[in-house]
Amino acid sequence: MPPTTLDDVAAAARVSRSTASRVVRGTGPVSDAARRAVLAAVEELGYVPHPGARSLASGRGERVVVAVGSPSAELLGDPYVARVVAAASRAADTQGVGVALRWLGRDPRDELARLARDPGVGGVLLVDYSAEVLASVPRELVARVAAIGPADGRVPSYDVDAAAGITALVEHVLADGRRDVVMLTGPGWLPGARRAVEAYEAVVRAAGVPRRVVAADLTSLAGAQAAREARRRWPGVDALVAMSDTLAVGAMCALAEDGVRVPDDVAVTGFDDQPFAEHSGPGLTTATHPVERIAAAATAALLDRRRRDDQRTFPSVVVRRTSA
Amino acid sequence: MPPTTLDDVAAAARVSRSTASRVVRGTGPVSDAARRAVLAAVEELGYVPHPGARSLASGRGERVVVAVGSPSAELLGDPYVARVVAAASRAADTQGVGVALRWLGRDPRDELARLARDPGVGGVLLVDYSAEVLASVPRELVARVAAIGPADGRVPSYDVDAAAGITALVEHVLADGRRDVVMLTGPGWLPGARRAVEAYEAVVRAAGVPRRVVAADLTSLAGAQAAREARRRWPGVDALVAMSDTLAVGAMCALAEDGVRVPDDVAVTGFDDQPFAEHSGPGLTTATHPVERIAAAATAALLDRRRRDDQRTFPSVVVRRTSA
DNA sequence: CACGAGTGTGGGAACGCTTCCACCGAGCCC
DNA sequence: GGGCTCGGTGGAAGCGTTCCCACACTCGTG
Repeated sequence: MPPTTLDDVAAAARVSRSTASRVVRGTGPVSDAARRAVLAAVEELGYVPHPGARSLASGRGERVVVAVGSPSAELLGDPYVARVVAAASRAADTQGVGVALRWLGRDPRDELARLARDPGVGGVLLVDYSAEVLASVPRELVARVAAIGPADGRVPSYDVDAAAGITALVEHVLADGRRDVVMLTGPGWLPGARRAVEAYEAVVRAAGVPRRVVAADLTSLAGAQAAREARRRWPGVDALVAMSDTLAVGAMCALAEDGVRVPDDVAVTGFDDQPFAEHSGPGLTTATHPVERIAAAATAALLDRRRRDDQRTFPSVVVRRTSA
Repeated sequence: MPPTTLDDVAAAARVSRSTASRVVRGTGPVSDAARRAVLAAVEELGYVPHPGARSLASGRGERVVVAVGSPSAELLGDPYVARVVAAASRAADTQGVGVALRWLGRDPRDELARLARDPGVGGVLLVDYSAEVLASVPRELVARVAAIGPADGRVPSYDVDAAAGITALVEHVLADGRRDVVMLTGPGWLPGARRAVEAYEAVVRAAGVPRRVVAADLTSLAGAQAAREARRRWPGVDALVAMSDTLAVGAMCALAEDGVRVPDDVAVTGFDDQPFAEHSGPGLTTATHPVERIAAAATAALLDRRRRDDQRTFPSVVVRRTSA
């Protein structure tokens, strides 16, 4: 059985192809009755627009670009980014659309402008970006962009409720009797890093324990170094709250090297609930980050401009293992 | 200036569109003169076929699927896979083609059959597969598949010369005076793992030192466990040759935890020359793995069926740092 | 020297969609 | 009430390919 075309839909809804097209794209004036009829037909026939035909007729493309906005290309290989790519790819697949993975490079403004001009780009998923990157999204591109992470209101944002996760984690170690809690955060350019710190600060302030923060790149190596720095600066530290599992695993490795027991001497928590968190030396206590759901929602919104919410937050829950 | 179309090419080459199409696709009978003229015109005008039009007319799609064939989905987040995706994406980009990332799942035969049927896939890049996966590529799909790694002759293979790299690495540690060299290899299902062991075996046999092999999954955690197992079984071990940087980094972490000095007590080498190898505690001595070039070549061959070599091997050279 | 069997070539109809244009009625103003 | 505009609609022309078919040729063959 050949796949359903727009003509099939139009026929089923008893309207012209033009009207059906207008409804599907969500543009132009259409009466309510017609819209309902077409939508019903789409649903019933399981119509999916042919991306090739679409791009041919419109001159525009459909590809979803996962754009990594970090200053270095290293994060291209990050498991977090890989999860985003995999989820975006799966979501795009249902529409017959492909994905591209791109690093915005040293000059994000330039690359974004190029993306805006490229007619082959149907949507851009922004990952690991700085506030500057966010601000330099060209106006023409805003309608085709979704940020995976916190945004500024101009660009639609799909994000985990990291504040809730971090808060719960910090409260968890405090409840455990820890009093010298160091936050291992990400690099300064990452909005998510600042936000994690804020959540942390609110909790420690309320609890009346000191505020201690170390920033590090989002690699396990940097996590190891950060853990050492933390212990050097505050020898009494009894808990490490990291903003990512990668950081936390690196920290645990360094602690082990230095003969510090986890969680007996120092509790460690991560964030993201990556697959490897479960299998790390002492199972890593962390908070979930439904990357797949987030990326899938963002991709779906990008591909179907009819319904795009400008902001969505996804819950994060604590996963308790043995490291804290 | 509007992009060049096949008609432009045909006009420039003074042939019909049909003939130009035949040349570009590399099918059907065409005279040498016509072929040369068309190819010249393509070159001069910088013609790139419109993927949308192509997929519309042919009913087939163009997407390149990066298919991960590992028994667990974990390797989807592997930096190695990420590099493949990034390179494939870049290569596909030049043709206006998108990429999809897919795990073949618990039942690869099934998923491969689905890919073969899916008219939307233009090519499949196989990564991290077992011999069984390779064998279960349906005949119809073989023409659209390229394996990144060793293959069986049925499926075209684009691979690093791992034997040369491993050999050079083992010889390097032997030249350094090490006599108790343990190979940390990958899981048994991975053809590359067997091949690495064979290269290792040839060298140790020739050198008259004992053969010692530990297999592990390709994660840093598994690397750590493997290193511990190696030291338990052979307390005199003075060198660890790992088949991947990830494994090696994990091993170094475990050694440090256990108070073993690298490279003084035990030399460690990796394979892949991942970005993080340079920055690991003691800089990791490793061998290059030009993943980007390999993936790019494979993708290009997939997208342009005119010139597809059935087998290509890329050189690997030792990068000497401090760990060995 | 007519005959099929190749080879090389061009014409033209799809492919499924977007988009421009023309149309029709209903409401509004002067 | 004749002109508007304006929401709503359908018709039809492409978009750049592929692919099928028909048409020339040029051979070897009977």
